[in-house]
Amino acid sequence: MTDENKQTNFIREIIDNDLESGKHAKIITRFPPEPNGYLHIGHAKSICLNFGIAKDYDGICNLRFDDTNPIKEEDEYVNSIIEDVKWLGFDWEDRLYYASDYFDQLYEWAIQLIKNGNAFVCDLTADEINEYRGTPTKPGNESPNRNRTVEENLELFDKMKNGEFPNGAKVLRAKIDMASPNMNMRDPVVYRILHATHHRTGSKWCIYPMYDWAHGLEDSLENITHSLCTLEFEDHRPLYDWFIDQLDGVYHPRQIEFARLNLNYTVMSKRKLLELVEGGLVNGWDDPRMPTISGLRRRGYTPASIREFADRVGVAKREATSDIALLEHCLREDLNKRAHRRMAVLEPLKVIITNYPKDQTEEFEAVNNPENENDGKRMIPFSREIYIEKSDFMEDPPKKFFRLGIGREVRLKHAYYITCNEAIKNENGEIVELHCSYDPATKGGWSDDGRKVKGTLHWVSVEHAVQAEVRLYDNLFSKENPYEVEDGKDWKDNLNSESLIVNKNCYIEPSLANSNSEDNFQFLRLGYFTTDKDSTKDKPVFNRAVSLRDRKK
RNA sequence: UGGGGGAUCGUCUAAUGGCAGGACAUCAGACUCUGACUCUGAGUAUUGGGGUUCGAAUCCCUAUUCCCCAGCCA
Repeated sequence: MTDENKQTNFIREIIDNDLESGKHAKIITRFPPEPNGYLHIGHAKSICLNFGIAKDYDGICNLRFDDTNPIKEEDEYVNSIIEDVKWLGFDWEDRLYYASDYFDQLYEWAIQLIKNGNAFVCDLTADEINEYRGTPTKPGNESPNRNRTVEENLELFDKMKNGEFPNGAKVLRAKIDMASPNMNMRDPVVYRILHATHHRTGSKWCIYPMYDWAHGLEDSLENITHSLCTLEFEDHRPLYDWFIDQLDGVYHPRQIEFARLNLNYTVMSKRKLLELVEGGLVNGWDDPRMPTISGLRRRGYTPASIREFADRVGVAKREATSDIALLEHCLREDLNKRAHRRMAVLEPLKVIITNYPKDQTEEFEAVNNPENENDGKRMIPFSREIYIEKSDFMEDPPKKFFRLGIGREVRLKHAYYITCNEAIKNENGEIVELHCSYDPATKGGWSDDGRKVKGTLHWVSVEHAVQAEVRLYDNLFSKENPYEVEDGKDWKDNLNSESLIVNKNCYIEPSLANSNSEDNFQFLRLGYFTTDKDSTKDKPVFNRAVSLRDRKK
């Protein structure tokens, strides 16, 4: 059943067994985000896991919003999540569900729980419940209301539902065991009073179910076979199971926990990311430095690269921090196959080809993608004055420098061989212009006489180039582990001050002027770039998603 | 000093009592109209200590160490 070249993991093994034993005939999973923030790469791991398993096992995966807390949840987040999951390439067909769709059923079951003597209405305040709960090493005390009659509980719960009590006045609690070593089992809250407007049910309800009560039952209603969640819910599993077991004839899914994704040089919690956004430390949720799906997307990451990354990091129970270099590798791997090559100069240095006729223009043919002939060719204009990269010239270069120097010959990609004769400097001694000569016999960038040239440079024609803004990105944090701080310092002090470099004086080849937002390109020798949403015809803007591997010494 | 889970190359991840393997990263080389890609090669790991066994990453004992749990958040 499992694809052979796909990495297996302990969850897939469980599924294999369940299929083999006949426990399940069809696998059903779900991705259950709370719409209280934007999705990040950590969620992508979960999305790829759940949807990936459904796909590989010929099952289905639902998208379900776990919207049980109206205070934190908003439609804006619902929309962004839908968009992100879709963009990642997954399809839930008509199975878009909301926990709030089940509020009536959940309420009915709560009544059943009360009738069975397994729940009671508690008058304790939040603080009192806290005190009564005890500590991990000391058992808690039972609520004075724990032994109310079923009738009284039913009546009180009905009044809670009818809005007869203010927020916090009462809660419905499960009656389990105040001495349990598992804190989650110490009479957990099932319903709380919240006079709040819910993004979908409006003011219909003023009591809302808690996660532990709701989640397993949501899974049950959807016939989820394997409910996958992260490690911190391991302690909740006994409660997940307990709730379902109290109800008659309710299907019992299996919760399985796996380790969440961590990435070095970034932070991954919604709260921390929100702090960065609200503190203006980044430019919104889709800032290309953010590990959010929308940030990665704007940065120039492709859905395929993120899916591949999710596959490669694997799934296990051990807590781990993956190397962001693997993510970058997956992007390069994807884009190397697909991205069209273009030429752009980030830090221009003017070159005058002194023996090239003034007012002459030629066009050279260039392949769009050497990895795929079908991607065709384009024409690139060439003239007497061109820009090359400042860093491609050294006045006094070391031997291993394969680029331009006085008296050295290099190839201009697709064009000619040129030799540098002179470097012109300004009064500060800075090189402002190069005078070179070209060899007409090397037209197209090739010589028949077998002479070899050490380096090949990218370039653009001064006359034809389009000025553009290019944004270069680096890790958001300068420390592998941003939380590693000296005394008195904060994780935000580890923000990388050079994570964004804006270069407005770049020149791009003319064919690039008409690109669309999120088009991916390889700028020759520089990296993979994408057109930013800020880009206009007059002022093109590109983001560098990732540089090319650079093995020069 | 409660409960629940972990610990394998630098990083992630395999192994299900039988040769510790793969990927990324790193280094070295080949190739190259991108110092890219591709190819070849190299080094690097079972947390410690005991035990069972012909044989242990795997089973047992013990120690160490890390993570999670005291929201009317999810």
